Amino acid sequence: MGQSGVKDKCKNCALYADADLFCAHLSGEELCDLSNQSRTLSMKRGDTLENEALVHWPVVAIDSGVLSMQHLLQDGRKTIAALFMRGDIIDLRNISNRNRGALIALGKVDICRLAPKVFERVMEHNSGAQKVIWENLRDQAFRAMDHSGDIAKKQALEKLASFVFECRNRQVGYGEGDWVDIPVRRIDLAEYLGMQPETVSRCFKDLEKRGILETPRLNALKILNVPMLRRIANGDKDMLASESRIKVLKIA
Amino acid sequence: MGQSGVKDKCKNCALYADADLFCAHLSGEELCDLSNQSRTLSMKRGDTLENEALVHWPVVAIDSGVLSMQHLLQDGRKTIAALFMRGDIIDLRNISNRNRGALIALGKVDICRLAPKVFERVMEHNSGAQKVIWENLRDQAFRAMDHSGDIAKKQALEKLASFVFECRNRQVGYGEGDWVDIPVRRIDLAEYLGMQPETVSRCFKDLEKRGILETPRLNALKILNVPMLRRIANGDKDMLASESRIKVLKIA
DNA sequence: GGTATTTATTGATCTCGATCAACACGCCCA
DNA sequence: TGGGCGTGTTGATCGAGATCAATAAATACC
Repeated sequence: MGQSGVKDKCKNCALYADADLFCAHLSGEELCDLSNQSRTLSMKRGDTLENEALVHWPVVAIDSGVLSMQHLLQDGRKTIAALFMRGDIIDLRNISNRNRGALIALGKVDICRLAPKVFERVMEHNSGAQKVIWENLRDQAFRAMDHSGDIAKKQALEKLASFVFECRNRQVGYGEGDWVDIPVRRIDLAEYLGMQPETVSRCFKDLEKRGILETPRLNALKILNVPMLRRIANGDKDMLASESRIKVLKIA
Repeated sequence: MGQSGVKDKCKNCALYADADLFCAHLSGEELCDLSNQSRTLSMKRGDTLENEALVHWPVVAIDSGVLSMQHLLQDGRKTIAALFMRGDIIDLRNISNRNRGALIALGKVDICRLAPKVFERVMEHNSGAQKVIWENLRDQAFRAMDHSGDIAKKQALEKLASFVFECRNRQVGYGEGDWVDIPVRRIDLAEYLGMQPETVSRCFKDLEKRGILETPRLNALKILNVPMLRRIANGDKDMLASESRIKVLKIA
């Protein structure tokens, strides 16, 4: 059951094709097992993974697209608590429904619902694969903590700057390129950062006016001044209020 | 190397004494190895785990107390991105310094710096222990995501209500008791929730005025009306502004 | 146990971003 | 190709919570 035995549905899946990801670390037999007993699913914007489905299929791997974990407050306010992308594995086994957000697609998302039994077996016996999912879960944890830190005390402009870097870090062939994919709509971005779409719009405009970036399209932007954007993201107040600073200097 | 061979430093450690925690799942041999090669450390408020130390001891287990992960912005603003308590295991192996907060004690904290080699070996071979740390890391991840959701869109009063429940859920013998330990100072609480100490103070006072809880001491409080507090935590606007609602009714 | 320093509370004012409103644009589908 | 709806942008106003200032309480330290 070697390379040639790989199921069609797995051949083009990122989790198998990318050597850093989970399925690429499975033995032929494991892959075959997992493939046979797992279910791929293609979601479109707004589709939700329902609770009943998650009880039987609590382990979800993302092949492509952006899946969000959303928290809904009683009066309708919504927040996106986390974004899951290519390679992320969400393990909801034994997670109580209470206090867990809903998993909602923010666009076309291809996922694979991994058979829990096989997943568990692989975790126990395949230390290479184990390491991959462990790293992935750690990433998720630290990313969530970073995100908490970002939205807790940063101002709108700073949050947005941080988000641009988060996107850059997560995009596939990121390198040090100046083009950054924004894989979510403005409205989702606002919910993720805990602000209003109007404010997002105003902040992008502000950053453009300062010559720090360009937003020719909604789903991508070009950073013109990386160090400056970084300083803003890091909360350097001097950068923030250039105009008021000038005012102060004039008075002095 | 059975029960009787347990090192003194381990005997009273929560990680060994509590059957749910990591060291309780180790074989005699594993525990002996780990114990020999690990280092306990007692920290006091303000103590920081330095980067040099973390390079060689990147795995930290909490025996007691509260350890915080803090992010510092360039202009001095501080945020607490996560709180680690009894039983939590922080795995910083291969985490770049960049974009990782500092680990700072919020009071007296007893930790154990686990030998990475032994930790790794245990993770590979002991599936019971593996399950425990996997669960723990998942808790950390989902807790951080919940927290993101909380601070993104909730109002001050709602955040505080959520925090009270978070404390209740995490305290050792929690049950459904009405007394909740607040294991951090007001100022740390404020930094964790992304608000000012003044606002925390005002919100507690507000909750007391409404008869929802009592705060006879700074480090503990008594919930008088659990359902009401829960509704506030869940963002029920009706609960929030009772006075203005009455005003509206009068006008109508 | 008593002093010094940090932390918590209370009040007054101000500001950033939320909210409301109106419009423009893009995108999907008939 | 053209309507129709969801999304994004821009402007005007408002309010929750930040900030500033002063005092009280609690904790640390000798």
